[in-house]
Amino acid sequence: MKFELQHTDAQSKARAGLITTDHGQIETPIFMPVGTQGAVKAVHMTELESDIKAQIILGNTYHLYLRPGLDILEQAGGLHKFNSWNRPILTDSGGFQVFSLAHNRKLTEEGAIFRSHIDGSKHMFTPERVMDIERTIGADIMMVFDECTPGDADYSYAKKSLALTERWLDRCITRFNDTECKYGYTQALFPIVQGCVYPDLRKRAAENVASKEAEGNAIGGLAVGEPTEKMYEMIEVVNEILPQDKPRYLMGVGTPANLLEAIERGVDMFDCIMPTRNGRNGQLFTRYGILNMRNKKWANDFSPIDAEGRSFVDTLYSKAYLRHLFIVNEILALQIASIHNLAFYLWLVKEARTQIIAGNFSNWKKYILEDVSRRI
RNA sequence: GUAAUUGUAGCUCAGUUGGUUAGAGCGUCGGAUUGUGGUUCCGAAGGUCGCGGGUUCGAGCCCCGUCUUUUACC
Repeated sequence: MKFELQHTDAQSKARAGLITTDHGQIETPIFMPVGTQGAVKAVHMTELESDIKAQIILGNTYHLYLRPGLDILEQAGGLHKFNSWNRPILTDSGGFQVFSLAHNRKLTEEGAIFRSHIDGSKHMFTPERVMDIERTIGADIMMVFDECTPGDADYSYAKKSLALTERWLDRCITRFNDTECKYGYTQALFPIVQGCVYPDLRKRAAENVASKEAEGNAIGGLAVGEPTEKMYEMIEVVNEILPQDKPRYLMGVGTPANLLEAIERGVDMFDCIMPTRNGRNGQLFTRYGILNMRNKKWANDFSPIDAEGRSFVDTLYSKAYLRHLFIVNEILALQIASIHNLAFYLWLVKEARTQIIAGNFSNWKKYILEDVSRRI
């Protein structure tokens, strides 16, 4: 993997860059649609590629390990071949799911013991095991196994949790360096900065992560219950320290406004379930605000879903029709909303990139920020 | 016509031997959702208990009349 920093904004920390992987290039800042179980829910790969213009998608280690399992993934020749997505893929390590989803989890120095949310079966994730699993999945970018500290953790817990994440990080790197991709292309490993909402912990974590000289770095443990302002503050602390010449990935974030604020603070990559999950629940993000498609006011509004939207669904279908589809629980509603929201997110980061290169990012951000957060 | 049966929220229905402010599901309306357990979660509005009279301290529940639903018989 290679990262080329193409342009840095004069008035802010915003950057435009280019990541090159064996499965193609990624223009940053970028938003990565989440495909937890090997599929972006309700969306075809053809739509992701041609219409949404996704450049990289996510898969999830915890979910793919449980189903279909490593045997099937290896027989398939890796996730790219299995799900027919030929562009870059990033896998989350499953750290988040072990803590948010699995039953009866127990942390030890060795790793995390947990029970499957599907059948209750007992499993153990160690840093080494997770590296092996991500090798088998075959993502272009692998994430280290960490503990995602809750946003409301007290200082002493956050400090202890960070220390464990740091010891696991070293073990991940060792195992990663001792192994190689099973399918003939290269994989990169991104470490994750934790430290909750405590600046000194975040600073220490970022310094430790930076010292590993990884191909890219991630900021985790944000948007997990802490105030939004704290999140922005932590991004600033961390990005002061993370290397300039490597991509920075803010995990699990966020709203359109969150993206703009984080881009301004020097973040290059994002993923979030919000455009897809909220889309499936009837919420549409647009350039001029957020719509709840179940609201009655759209019942007889026959104007396009989004007159300025870039995806084919935006002008093919009316608001009234989409509302109808949601009210009667048609599957097509979920597909339309997911495509629209993802296309909007991808447009937002592409436009941010264009504005950064044009030297106009801060002005543009101010101009658009209130619009995208408004409820209409 | 006779006998039985039914009537409670927009819909389908609970509602104990009569006992505070009559409930549920669905629907309607609104909100939530941040490294996804694949139609989720939370909240709100909505009823003169068919109508009229009576008994009772108190009636959705008991009595009378009337209208109504369904069925059987003549």
